[in-house]
Amino acid sequence: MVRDLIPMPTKNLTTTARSTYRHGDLRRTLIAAGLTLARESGPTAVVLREVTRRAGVVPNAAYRHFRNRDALFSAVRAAALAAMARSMEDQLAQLGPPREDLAYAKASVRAVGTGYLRFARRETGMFRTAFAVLFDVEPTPDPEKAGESGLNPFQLLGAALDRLARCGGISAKRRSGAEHVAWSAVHGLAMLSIDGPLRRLPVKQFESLGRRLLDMVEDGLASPLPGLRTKAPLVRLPQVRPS
Amino acid sequence: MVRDLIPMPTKNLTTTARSTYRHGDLRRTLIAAGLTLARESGPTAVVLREVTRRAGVVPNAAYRHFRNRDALFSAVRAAALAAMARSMEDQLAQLGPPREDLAYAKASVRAVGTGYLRFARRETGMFRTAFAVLFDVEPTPDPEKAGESGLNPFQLLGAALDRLARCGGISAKRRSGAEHVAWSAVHGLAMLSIDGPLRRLPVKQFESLGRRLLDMVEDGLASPLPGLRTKAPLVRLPQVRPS
DNA sequence: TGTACATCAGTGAACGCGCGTTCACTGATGTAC
DNA sequence: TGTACATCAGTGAACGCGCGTTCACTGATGTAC
Repeated sequence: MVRDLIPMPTKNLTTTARSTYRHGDLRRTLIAAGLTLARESGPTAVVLREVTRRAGVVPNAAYRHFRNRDALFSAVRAAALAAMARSMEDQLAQLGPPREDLAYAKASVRAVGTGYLRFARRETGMFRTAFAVLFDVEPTPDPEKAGESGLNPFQLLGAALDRLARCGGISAKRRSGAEHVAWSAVHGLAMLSIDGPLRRLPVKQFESLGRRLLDMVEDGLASPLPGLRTKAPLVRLPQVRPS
Repeated sequence: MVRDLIPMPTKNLTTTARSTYRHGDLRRTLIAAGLTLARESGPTAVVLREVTRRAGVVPNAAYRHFRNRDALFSAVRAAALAAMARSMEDQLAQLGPPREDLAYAKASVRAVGTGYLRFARRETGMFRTAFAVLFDVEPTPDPEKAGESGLNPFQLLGAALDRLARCGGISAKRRSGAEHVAWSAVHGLAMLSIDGPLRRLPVKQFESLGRRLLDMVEDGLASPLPGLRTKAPLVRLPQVRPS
């Protein structure tokens, strides 16, 4: 039986064979198994029966810990988001101790984007799982979705932009909505690098493209001299009409 | 029977009731039914049995026209891409007859982006269907995926960028890879407006956000004065290391 | 113009599959006495 | 310290579902003579 291979918390540590049918920490084990499936094969692979199979347990055992398949999936998705946050925090950590100057602020926005992009590329399955369902940015932060810092990916971006605003790298007027613009650009590249034509791009070119995109975002956030920008000609998203 | 309600090509046009079990143009009907499903409920709704049900035909009848479910889905996806191309062409048409000046070139890039974004927002189901599978930009254009102009969505973007380059709106050096940067930004906003937190945004704010994003892309494509840009501080995507 | 016939688009019935979920159960564990 | 017992985590069997796909068939159509 598969479950005999999984180390159990047991009082008699010399007993390697399963001496009880009590698992001990099935909830965590199920989430871990689900995350492995997500990592290997994406969100559609997170199938209740397969998750329990990997945990060495009968399918309905999952119902002791999750209301249904959806609840299990949500927990797996939260774990994927936490992994993503950690990837972003890794990049931030490379900047050294946080400072309150413009150089650090700009760099931290880049770091956040870099962590996001690399996570998408390296952990495609988890990335897709994180965005597999309709999702919202929760005003009440869920620690299950957060990294070491206690912030989830979106909050990490928000914090970096806040610092940028504090350091004068972004005008107060441009601050609002900035996360949407920045997130869009980076998210789009991530998606195209996963499902789209960019997925065949070698790492070097992917990194270079990421750099170029982050340049664009950086410039875009730093408003050009006011008044210098002329009204864009012709189409600037005229009102909607049915096609 | 549902199929009695569908007009049939028949010699005797006075016969409105079905006089034969021959459908006449099932292939097209199946694609149309599939596209309707995709439009209403996204790619996962494009289910062979449901498609044939809607066409008023028995499930295995589809196998006269498609090798399997995947082939049917691909045809539906192509139709979704064509609809998307048409949405982009609609925006281009609003600019009036094509010209070879910088103003028109810039406007056409915006128009392409605008058509893409509006299609994502208005025709969410079709948009998601277009990107439901791993996809590539085919070097050999498939007319099934094209709009009136014979160009598919990606080619429409490429053509607009080519014109921009011809008109001096983008340096030759920046031209290469420009579609990836531009596409990423717009694609990301589209995705967040579908599955993400931006899907609740009212039209007005969505349009305004789109405008801001297109501003950013426009500025990003027009290279800043060379040499003016200093090396970005600290993190510029340093080499990959395992997290 | 009429008749025989081959074609082949659509039918009808059936299959195996894996899924999520339910039910009544069992028996190791920890606790109360 | 020993025993009785309630708890509740995991079992075993079964369900209905809709799916994609297969098979042998039928009968309207268009064509050849």
